[in-house]
Amino acid sequence: MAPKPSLNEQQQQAVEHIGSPLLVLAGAGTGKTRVITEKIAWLIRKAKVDAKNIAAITFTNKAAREMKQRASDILSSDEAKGLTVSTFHTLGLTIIRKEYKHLGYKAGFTIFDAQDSSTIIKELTFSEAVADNDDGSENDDDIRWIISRWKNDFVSIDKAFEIATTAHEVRAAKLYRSYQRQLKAYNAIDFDDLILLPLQLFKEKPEVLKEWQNKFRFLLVDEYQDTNVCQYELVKLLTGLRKELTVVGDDDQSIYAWRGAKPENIAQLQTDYPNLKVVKLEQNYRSTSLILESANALIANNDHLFEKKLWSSLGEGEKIRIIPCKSADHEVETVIGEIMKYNFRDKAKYQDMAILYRSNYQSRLFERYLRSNNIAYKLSGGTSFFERAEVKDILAYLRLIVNTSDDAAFLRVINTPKRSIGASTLEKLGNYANERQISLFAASQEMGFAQRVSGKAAALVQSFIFWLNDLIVSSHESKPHALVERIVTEIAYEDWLKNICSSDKQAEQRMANVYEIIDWTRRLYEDGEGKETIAEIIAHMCLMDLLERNQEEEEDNAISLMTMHTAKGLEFPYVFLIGIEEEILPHANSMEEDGLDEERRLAYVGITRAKQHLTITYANVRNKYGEKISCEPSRFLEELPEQNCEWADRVVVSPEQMQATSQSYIANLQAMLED
DNA sequence: CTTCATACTTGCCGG
DNA sequence: AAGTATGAAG
Repeated sequence: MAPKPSLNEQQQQAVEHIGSPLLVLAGAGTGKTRVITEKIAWLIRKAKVDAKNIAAITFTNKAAREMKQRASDILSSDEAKGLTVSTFHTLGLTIIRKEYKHLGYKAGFTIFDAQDSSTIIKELTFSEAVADNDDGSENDDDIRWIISRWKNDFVSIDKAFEIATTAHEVRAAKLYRSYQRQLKAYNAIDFDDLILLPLQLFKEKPEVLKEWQNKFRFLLVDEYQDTNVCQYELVKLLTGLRKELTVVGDDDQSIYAWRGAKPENIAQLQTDYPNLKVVKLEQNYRSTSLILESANALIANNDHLFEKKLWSSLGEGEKIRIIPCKSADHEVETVIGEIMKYNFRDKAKYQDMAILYRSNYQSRLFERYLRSNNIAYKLSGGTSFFERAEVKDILAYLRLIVNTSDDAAFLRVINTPKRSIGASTLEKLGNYANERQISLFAASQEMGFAQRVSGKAAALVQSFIFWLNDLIVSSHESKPHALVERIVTEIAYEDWLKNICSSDKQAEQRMANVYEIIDWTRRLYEDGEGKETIAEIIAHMCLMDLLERNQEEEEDNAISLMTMHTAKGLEFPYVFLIGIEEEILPHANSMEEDGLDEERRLAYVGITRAKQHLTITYANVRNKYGEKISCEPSRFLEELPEQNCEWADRVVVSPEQMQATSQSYIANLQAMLED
């Protein structure tokens, strides 16, 4: 890494402020991560704070990893010893793992992902539908969202009933209550609980809070505009009276309102801490002026909590190129043509380029064309490693072994691979477990249940349970990865995969993922770090799942494909924003009130990713569900200063491009035939 | 009672 | 395109 220039005055101020809460308003590209890491170093070296009393909190594992890395670049390992750099959710898990007894949980609790939560809610709405004789299956996911929002907003169940106005919301409140009960019964917590439970605990048990306040005497929070109500409350409680709190944020980059983020938390600080010190970082070290000015002009259309003017000394730079395209295919060809042109003419590296879009599905066409043109790319998002069926299957076995109350895991596992235990047997099992208020696992070993089903079904369930119990026993003695291997072998998982996969290649790939888990388990076990038990390994993996959707193997010199959401915090010399059309950005469902502002901020985030070259494209015609629909360029394009943009009205196709296009066309046909 | 095959429907915001 | 409803066969 090149030697860093010294900090500017504002950055220095932020680093050295101590004694009262500090808000750093850090615009895009103003070096906020650097301020945090330098501040950590300053606290340790100059203010003589013990590293173990400092906690830096981020939102993603990636940000945490980067920050840890950068801190250890500055500090010796001795100085950094005991420093906490973690995500909100990992911190929550750390707290829960230590204090779960106060919360009424048992050891080996499971972390549910969205799918598991959905499963519970489906079960609940199903029994409800039976009782009310109405079919409520269609908005299960909607209900899950409402509940999640309440939890993020620190709305208790009682409060939810109070504020519920529509019948739908009242129903959601009822399900909220049963959902929470169910989680407890399964000895499980969901993603939102990772924040909510520590918060509840701290509110109820001041003596526990005090211990944690004593541990974390200096708090630093990154991406503060993304905090939700619970996260803010948690920060406030941990900060306590000592008030050594530094938060860094930018309300213009608040793009997570949909998952409960409250950018107002920034303004709230001033109310909550009258002696709040505010430092603005306005010098942008990333983009050239025309790009930055355009971003400023765009975001000026939003209301602001704090005014700030970003400026850059990197020179005027290139204009933003805006290229209208005839169709989606034309758009892909145009962008790839531009990419090859930059690569050929300017010797630009693919790793310096990014294609950014609003929604994940927009990557599909690009992937296909890039592949057929032999351009390496890395895709962030989509189905992550942990969302793959084979990974979830294996993890479900482990979850069940660690926590037999985990009905979601039980249901996933019981017929994967098929054990000839079908829907009606499971229905009876579910009913029995429900009546007795016990887990499916417990129910399946009871005589009462066996009597209700046919002898054959009972025997099948018995043998499964017998096998599981044996696993549970051996889980205490064998090494975690040996246990996983044993499971994979004994369920003949490879055969099962071959069976359900259409091609051998696919089965192989999926089996490779299974080996990856085994390997991972071994590594976690051998690395120790308190993750040696299966329960801890599972918890670790669940968190990876929840926070690490974008982990991709690092490929050399590959072009990046990701959503604008994912791109936040990153920068690239060459950026392509694609599909910048009405209904896409701004998204069709975000046209009302604040929705539009957030879409504008998203566009702002996209634009400010670019260092020197920004290209924006849109198509006039697109296929949707097989039908052709016409598209309008995004309204945000009109908000960019005209003199900063260069519109390509006619697309000039170069001979190379023509050739590339026809090549890609042929390759494309081949790719389609393969699929 | 379970499983497999086939046809049909709903669907693409974002972590 | 992926989940799911349906029906026939084991």
